[in-house]
Amino acid sequence: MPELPEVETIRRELGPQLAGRRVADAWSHESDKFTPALDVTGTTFGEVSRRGKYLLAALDNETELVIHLGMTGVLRVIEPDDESGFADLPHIRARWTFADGGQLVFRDVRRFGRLRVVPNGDYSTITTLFALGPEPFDPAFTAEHLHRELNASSRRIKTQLLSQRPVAGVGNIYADEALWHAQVYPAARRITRPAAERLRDAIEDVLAAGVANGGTTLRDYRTATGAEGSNQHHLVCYGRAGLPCERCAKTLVARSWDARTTTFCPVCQKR
DNA sequence: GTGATAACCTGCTCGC
DNA sequence: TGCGAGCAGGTTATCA
Repeated sequence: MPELPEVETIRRELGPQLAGRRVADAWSHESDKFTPALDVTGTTFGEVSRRGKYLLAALDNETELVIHLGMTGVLRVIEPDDESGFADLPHIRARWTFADGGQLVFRDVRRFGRLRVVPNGDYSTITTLFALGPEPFDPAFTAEHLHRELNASSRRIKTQLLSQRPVAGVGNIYADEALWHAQVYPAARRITRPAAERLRDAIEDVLAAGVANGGTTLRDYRTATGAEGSNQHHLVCYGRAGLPCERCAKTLVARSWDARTTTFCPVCQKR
């Protein structure tokens, strides 16, 4: 389930592999989610950047290939001498064949990923990307901003974090982790200024650690070279329901709010 | 306009 | 052993 650290890790590996390569041919799964892959034919890849959980691959015809990996999306560059067998696995949703014989392959088991080709910098047709909050490492992501955004709505704090509007790139794993570190009750509908300050710092910290550790591999996620991340060994809250809290030793619990499972400490993260 | 919920999608786990 | 139900979760669409 790629969140910001996973997407950033893929971006760093993929960028140098794609830059300057011309797409001679393209194939896609029949779903509308993936057929925009065909529009890349005949173009040459430029720089690969990232916004939140979206990968943005510049093309030389003043358009961009926008890639969202969904929950199970994996991107891999396959060179002509590659013997990994990745390109022959089931659930391949798009394939771009380069003029030099290499390939960029997009595999997505659950088909929650999606592809779009848009004019450079024009994300008006991609609702979530268009309304995305600031990057967590951007100076615009301040405690004041987070405090104002979270209190502008009566929805639960965690639900708002997952909406991508207060800050870009946070998913279920890093939301649980940040809320635990900040000692904020996930289902709260208001937040105090001191708690917003703790939460802002925690979000930045857990995402930075995730990037430094190459992402969190729980099941499907792999980097662009096929490696696993190591951040799963540093999680203190997500997926640890029934285990003792590392701060107070009480048992972490899991609850479902807004159709999302949330793990938290009922003692450290009081209402 | 806002918030809640369902749907999409497939593999895995668990209980019978 | 095999089957079915439930669950996982990011985004979008729909409804209240």
